[in-house]
Amino acid sequence: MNKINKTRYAILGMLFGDPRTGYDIKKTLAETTAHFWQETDASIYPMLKKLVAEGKIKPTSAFRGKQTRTLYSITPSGKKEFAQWMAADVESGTHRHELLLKTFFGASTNKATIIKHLESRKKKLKEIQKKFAYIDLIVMPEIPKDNSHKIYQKMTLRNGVIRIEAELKWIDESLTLLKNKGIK
Amino acid sequence: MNKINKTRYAILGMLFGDPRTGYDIKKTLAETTAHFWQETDASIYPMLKKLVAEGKIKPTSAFRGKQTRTLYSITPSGKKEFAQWMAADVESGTHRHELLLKTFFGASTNKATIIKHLESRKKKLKEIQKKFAYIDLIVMPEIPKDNSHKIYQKMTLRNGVIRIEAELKWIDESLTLLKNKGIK
DNA sequence: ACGGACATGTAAGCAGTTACATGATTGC
DNA sequence: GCAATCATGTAACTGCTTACATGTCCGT
Repeated sequence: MNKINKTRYAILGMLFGDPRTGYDIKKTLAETTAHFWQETDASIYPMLKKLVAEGKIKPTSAFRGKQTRTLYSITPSGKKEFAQWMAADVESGTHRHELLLKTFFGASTNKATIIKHLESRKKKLKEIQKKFAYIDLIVMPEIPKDNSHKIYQKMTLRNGVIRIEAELKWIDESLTLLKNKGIK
Repeated sequence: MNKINKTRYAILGMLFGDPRTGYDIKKTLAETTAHFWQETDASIYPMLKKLVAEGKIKPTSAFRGKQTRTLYSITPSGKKEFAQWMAADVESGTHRHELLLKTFFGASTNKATIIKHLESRKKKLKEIQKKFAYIDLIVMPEIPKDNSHKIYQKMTLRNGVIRIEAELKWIDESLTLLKNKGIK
């Protein structure tokens, strides 16, 4: 089984609705999928070129303000490939969680180090949680039944909220355990 | 900031206590850290060579059954590097969650597809949950205060248990929402 | 005898990152 | 005038994976 570049699907998915510039894609991804999917400049621009060469997307020059920008739109061939990927089984992929690896090796250091890492992560999570809570409760408080993209977007946001809750729960449980005097 | 290979730390961590063969490392990692850290043969064996060349670990021939195996043990230099990594701040790293990306683009397909992916994931999670529950409740039921490695190992296991709970919660919430007749 | 675990590697290649580059426009 | 944002890329490198290879030991 060949491992294939998934950046292409992130791009095709972003272009499925409306044409956008590379910059638009990058920015929208950063604003909406950052907690579960990231792309860098260096992955987006070359992939755009590649997708054009493959006939999956089509560049069009258009005015944006005073300058001419390259807007990309998806072709029927691109739509087809995207649809196939959407229907295909989700590949599992590897994931590496450095905090957990350090925790796992906790006995090889002093427990203060692990506590430090856990508390640092807790602080960071609390910040993200605040941001998410704001979007969840203020920006997208109710489920807009008429806008299906918003439904799905909110769904992925809820995933972030729930995952953070869970990680905080684990951190608190772990901190309680570690701060127990009996444990060295 | 240079991105560095973390496989080295997984190996150094595994060797911190006792000497092991490459195979031991691979197997132990697969049995204990699989849910948050994976290594393949092709990452372990070359890294062992590299670490030997760097003087971080030392190979020793030893008998294991009838055959001579190469046991690796960590050197003071290796211990030092490992300790530095343990103390250093956890790097965030990227993570990509394909199921969430497909969910995010759900409006570009029919909702049956997303439901299929969610239910497939649910089934898989239920299986892992069963395995984890068994280890959590039967194999490692109580926290052994005298064995600090076990404490940390159980901690990472608990992380798996909690994360799965959370993901199942999200899936159920999402399925309920999608199966609501009002949504297309 | 045979299957499963033990045991150890190499080669090829794509993916994806960091660092490096550059320049215009808009709002304060 | 300056900073932030918009906008678009390349080069070099590393990481990591898949596929390929090979052989032994042990229990049944």
